[in-house]
Amino acid sequence: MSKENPPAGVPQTIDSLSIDCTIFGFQESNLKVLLVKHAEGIIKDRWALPGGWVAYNEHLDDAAYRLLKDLTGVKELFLEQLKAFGEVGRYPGKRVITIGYYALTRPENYQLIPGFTASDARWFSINEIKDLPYDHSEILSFSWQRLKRKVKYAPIGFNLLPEKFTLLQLQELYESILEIKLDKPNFRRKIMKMDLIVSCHQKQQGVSHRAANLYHFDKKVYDQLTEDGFIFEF
Amino acid sequence: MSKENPPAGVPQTIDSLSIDCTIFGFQESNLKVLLVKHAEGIIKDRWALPGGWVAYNEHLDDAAYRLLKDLTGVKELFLEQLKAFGEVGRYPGKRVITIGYYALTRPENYQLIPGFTASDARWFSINEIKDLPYDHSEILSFSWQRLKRKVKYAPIGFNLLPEKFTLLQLQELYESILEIKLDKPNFRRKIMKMDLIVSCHQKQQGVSHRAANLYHFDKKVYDQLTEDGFIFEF
DNA sequence: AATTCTTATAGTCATCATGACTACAAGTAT
DNA sequence: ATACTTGTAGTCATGATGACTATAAGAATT
Repeated sequence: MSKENPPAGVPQTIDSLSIDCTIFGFQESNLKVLLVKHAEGIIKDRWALPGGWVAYNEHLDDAAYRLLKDLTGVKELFLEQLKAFGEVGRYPGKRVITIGYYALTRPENYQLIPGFTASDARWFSINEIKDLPYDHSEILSFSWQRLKRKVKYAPIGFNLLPEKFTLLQLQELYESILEIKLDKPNFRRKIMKMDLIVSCHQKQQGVSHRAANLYHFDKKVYDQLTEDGFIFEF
Repeated sequence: MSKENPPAGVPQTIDSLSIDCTIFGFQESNLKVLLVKHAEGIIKDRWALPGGWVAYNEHLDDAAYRLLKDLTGVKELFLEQLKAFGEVGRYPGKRVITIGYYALTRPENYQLIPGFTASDARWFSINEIKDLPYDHSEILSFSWQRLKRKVKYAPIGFNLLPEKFTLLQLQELYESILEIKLDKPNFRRKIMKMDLIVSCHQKQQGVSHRAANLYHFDKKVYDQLTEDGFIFEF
């Protein structure tokens, strides 16, 4: 650190504030995370969580939204702050605090735009990710843990699945987030009793086996459950 | 704000970083929060959450511990970060980000030491608190919400109750945190089945009715449950 | 000394959710 | 025609839950 250390109890300037975000998606029955390859800076050419700097006059949430919009072009997504990560040595040579966020998206809804701050962007299966720079591994595992918890009291499938989905897709979403195996008939029974999802009266197309029924979320029940909270224990 | 607003995407200095902490305690069958009256500064003579400044070379958690130790003299307590509160206008004239924490304590274990940064310190029933300065009301309600959630998957009674306690005390703890009424026999049955608490083979003293048995937490089971997570739904 | 009050603690009972299954349906692939 | 895959319906024993009743053990009041 380049600064003296004045007595505690006195306001002190912090060099910079950044945002780092774990963006979750669900593709091919797997929980995915979006990583970017930085175009410049200290970790040029390494895969890392997408992030950026918070402007002096910018609300933290606004900064996070801005970064995500730059990267994905999507404005509508679930975004929530995790916490501040403030290890003293986490950033070389300066005191930089980063605010961790996580987001839930539907990858099929848009194209990635790596252009601006990143040279490349790609979805990774969460299990294949290792050795991220800075404290990004810590942020990622914190994100996943938060998601594991969130999934039990909020119907977050809404933010990760396509508009219309099968019960198996929903089940696999839970399975991949929670890293567990579920019984199919029991899962059906449980999920259907919540009245959260509604039949589209449509069948799956182009599968080489019996086509499953398609369902969509009931927005009203969804909002009600989100507000009241609910428990979804497996 | 006194600064220009440079283009986003460039690191920018933040004036200061502070800590604000909701300290929970449990007294007289009520959930309490410790507030301090500030001795100086912008909010002199107003009750507010205890807080202070983070030093340039100080880890966030260390800063929070330091503040709590100065105030309560206690080193052993449960402390967890909530999140960063970064509203642009939350602090007059400067850009100050505050990191919210919450702590769980046993009020009977120590004396408050308001001396250093605060002129006074006192426990308030959580329901009587209103109109806190800055965004402290938001931090407080966020803390409570976190506690409500935490209580369902971690045996946090350990950190709030005295060493030896009765089942009714434990029940009232849950009731006051969750703002619900519980059935006594059913609560007993449920809690006893978890094997989390163990009889001290001692009776309550000095009560004007049938004395209840005293219990203590089983540290081993407690640690196991804390690690594995558990669900405590009412 | 008897009664009343308060809280502790034991136990009952119907209902419901759950986990572990079996069975069969509806398609595609061979 | 039959094998294979996935979808969907239903059974059944077990255990948890919520709503109770009943009784115990004191202290306080009359």
